[in-house]
Amino acid sequence: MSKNKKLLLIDGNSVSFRAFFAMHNVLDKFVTGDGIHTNALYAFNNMLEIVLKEEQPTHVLVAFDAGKTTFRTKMFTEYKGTRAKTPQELMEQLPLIQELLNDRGIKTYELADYEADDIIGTMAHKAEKDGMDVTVITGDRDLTQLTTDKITVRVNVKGVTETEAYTPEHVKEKLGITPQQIIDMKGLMGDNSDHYPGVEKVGEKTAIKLIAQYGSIEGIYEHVDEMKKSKLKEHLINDKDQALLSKKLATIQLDAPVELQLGDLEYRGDNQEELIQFYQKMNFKTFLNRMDIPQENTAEDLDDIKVNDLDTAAIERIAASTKTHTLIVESFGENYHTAPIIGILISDGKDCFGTTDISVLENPTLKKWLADASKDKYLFDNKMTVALLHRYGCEIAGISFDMLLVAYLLDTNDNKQDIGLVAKNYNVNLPTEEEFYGKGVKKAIPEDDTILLNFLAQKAQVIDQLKDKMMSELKDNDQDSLYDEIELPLSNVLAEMEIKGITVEASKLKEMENTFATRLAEIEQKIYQEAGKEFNINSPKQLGVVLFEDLKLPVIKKTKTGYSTSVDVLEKLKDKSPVVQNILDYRQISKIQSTYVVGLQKFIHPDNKIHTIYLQTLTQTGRLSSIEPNLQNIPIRVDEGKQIRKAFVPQHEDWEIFSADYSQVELRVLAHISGDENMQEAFKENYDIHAHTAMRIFGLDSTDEVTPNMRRQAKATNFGIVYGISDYGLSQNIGITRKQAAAFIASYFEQYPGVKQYMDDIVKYARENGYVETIMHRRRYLPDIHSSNFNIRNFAKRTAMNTPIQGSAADIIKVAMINMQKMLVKEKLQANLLLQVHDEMIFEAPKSEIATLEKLVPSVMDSAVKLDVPLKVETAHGKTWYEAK
DNA sequence: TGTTTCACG
DNA sequence: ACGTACGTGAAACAT
Repeated sequence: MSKNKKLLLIDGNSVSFRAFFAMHNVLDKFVTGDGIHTNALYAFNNMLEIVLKEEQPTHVLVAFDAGKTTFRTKMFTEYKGTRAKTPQELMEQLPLIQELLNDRGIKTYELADYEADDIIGTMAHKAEKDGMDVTVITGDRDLTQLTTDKITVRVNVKGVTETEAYTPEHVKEKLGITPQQIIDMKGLMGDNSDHYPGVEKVGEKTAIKLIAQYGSIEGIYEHVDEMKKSKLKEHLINDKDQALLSKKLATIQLDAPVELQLGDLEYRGDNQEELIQFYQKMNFKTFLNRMDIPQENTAEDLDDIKVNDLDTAAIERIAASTKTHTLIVESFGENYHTAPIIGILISDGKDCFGTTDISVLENPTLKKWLADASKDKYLFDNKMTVALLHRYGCEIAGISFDMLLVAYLLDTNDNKQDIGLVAKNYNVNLPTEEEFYGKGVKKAIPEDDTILLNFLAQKAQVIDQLKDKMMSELKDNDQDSLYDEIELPLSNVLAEMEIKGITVEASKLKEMENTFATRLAEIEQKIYQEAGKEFNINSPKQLGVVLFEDLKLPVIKKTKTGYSTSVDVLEKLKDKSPVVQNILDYRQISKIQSTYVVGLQKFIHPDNKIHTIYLQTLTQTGRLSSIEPNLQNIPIRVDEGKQIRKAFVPQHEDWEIFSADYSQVELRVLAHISGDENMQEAFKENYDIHAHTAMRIFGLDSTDEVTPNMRRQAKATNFGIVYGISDYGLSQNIGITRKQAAAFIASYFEQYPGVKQYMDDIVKYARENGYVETIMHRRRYLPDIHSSNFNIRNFAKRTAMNTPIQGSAADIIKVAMINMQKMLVKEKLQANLLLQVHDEMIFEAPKSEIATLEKLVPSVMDSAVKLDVPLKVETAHGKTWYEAK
């Protein structure tokens, strides 16, 4: 037999039992349409996926008990006599588990008069003789008696997804005896749950001691007469028959009459089609999503699509039609602010018209049709399409379906940037961008235009095909207004912001580059001197050697690859060596230099502007993100970095930068959704929230007694609460002991009981529904909330607490941005909205408009939504972004 | 390509 | 007892 064959044996009953109780707390949430529970099925399948991945078996068998009576009950009628009846909710799942295994291509087996253990023992033994490796999965530790060099027994601990692996060494380590001696141990001590007796007053400890001394039960009785007179000796003699019987009962058969050949157990993987149907029937969305759904060959259908030329006649026909059309504007390149359009395709759901001749965009009829809001259109990624067409002098309106946005709202978890990936989620085969164009050096536009146009036609077809289904899902989720009134209009606002761009003075950055270069060189020399050698300061590895080996500074924290040299570590080493402060300085300047001073210059376009791209469909919370470059993390906290903002200027002389930000928006959202009266009062009365919190948690009578340090700590606690607090996290953040942190939190929850209630409720909600929601019904699914892994589960809990807060704040500013754009038009202001940084908006405007903005902007922002607490907006303005703060 | 570090809210 | 703050993007180094 070849070496790499591996048999996986699963104890079906005991694992199902474990699975059932592991997810007992969500029993009522895992129910099919017909009212059958599925929690054990779900957990069982989870376990299966993990084990199959880890073990990579070539053969698999799941063994089940056949019935109540076995050869053991014949030997001893009370065997398993007192065991509680299997709950009905689990009983009904056992056939489903069998069905699941069948669909997963896994053999199941049961044998009259024998238990699953015996089937497993027999097959394990057989496989071992054939030279195979064997892994057994069970919830029952008694099976560890099967352990040998070739047979590993993994016993479930905490639920079913984690196991403890028993090898002969591990058994020895844990019990001090060999696997074969486990039956002797069980014989002596008996078994409560299987209800057989053993020797009176002998438990695990005594049993192990006796076996270590005499080798086996038989060995003990050979020498029992030599023992000193004792109660133990009396019991041993009295219960001899019971001990021998119990040993027999505990012994797993290695030669049960199993009619299976190893060849029958060969594992060939899932029966995909059946499995998909089964998952659908069970409502197992997570598992469906996890599947590599087979390539249902739509390509075949799509080959038949005839792409007609998008010529003048076609354009006339499209323009005259009242039908909805699907529009594909295809570009080639990384960044759509520079990438060329390489193809255009318009489909009316039946006929396709496409071209690679981009001059078609000069056709006035087409231009008019594109810009006509009354001509209904579907597409994938409105923002990109608007930006692309803008560069070619076209406007576009009338979009009712943006597949990218809808896919994101339906499920933020998967990567939705690519239409091919979205299609795959709906079991439609469409190549991804990478699959179609290739990647790396091979990335290229197909030479044959018909291939490209066919691809565009496929995209259009997919959009048509999935539109109704996706829109109805949106409605089911109560997310239609989130889409209609927020995300879709916002995509136009964002497009406009990106296209406008923000003016950046390259000369200013150049100047800074020189200054910082000189400073870096100076610090660098100092560091080399203090370190006694030259090395790459930017290399955490080399720096670690210098600090912790050459200079022998104490190691505070390690990463998985070596010493940690992050700021919090260096801060603690500051007074141990003068080199540390220099390294901190170097790091800071070097970051500013590489990422911002040098980095930003690369993105300045010939129009002296930077055009970022906002990703509207990336974050899990509903926030935007900004790339190429990221304009949402321009330094502000330390002055050297803040200087960067002096390069960001308005596009015209006599204009200014104007900024407006929400003050403590997340805490206000928390006050609103938690309904906590004390916190709401603080905002309604416009108190300094952090000082007010300090007063409360430190038990003071007035905020006058709050010291700056108390306020600082209270502020950190407020942040911690928003993040889904833990005492450890808070203690790390403000440098107090964990105990103190725990006391802070306890006191906080006492003062803000509504907040405590919210935290408990939202976690419960996530467990019961599998997702959490923002005030605008933005959803985030949290499958990890059911994880058996402590860390993963806790992470999901914190996410459940934080997402509605961060996400609702994101909803609010999105509404404000849309209203803002409307207001600017309505008031006929020249001011431009340029940037969004999560809780602030940055504008450029003629000086003459500043006074107007100071009135109108806050009013638009604080009226975006109506909360139980007021929203507060602060504004600033100046010649550059630096001064507008 | 993954890891570490650090910039922002 | 378990190890921890939430959400991002980019640069540099190491592999």
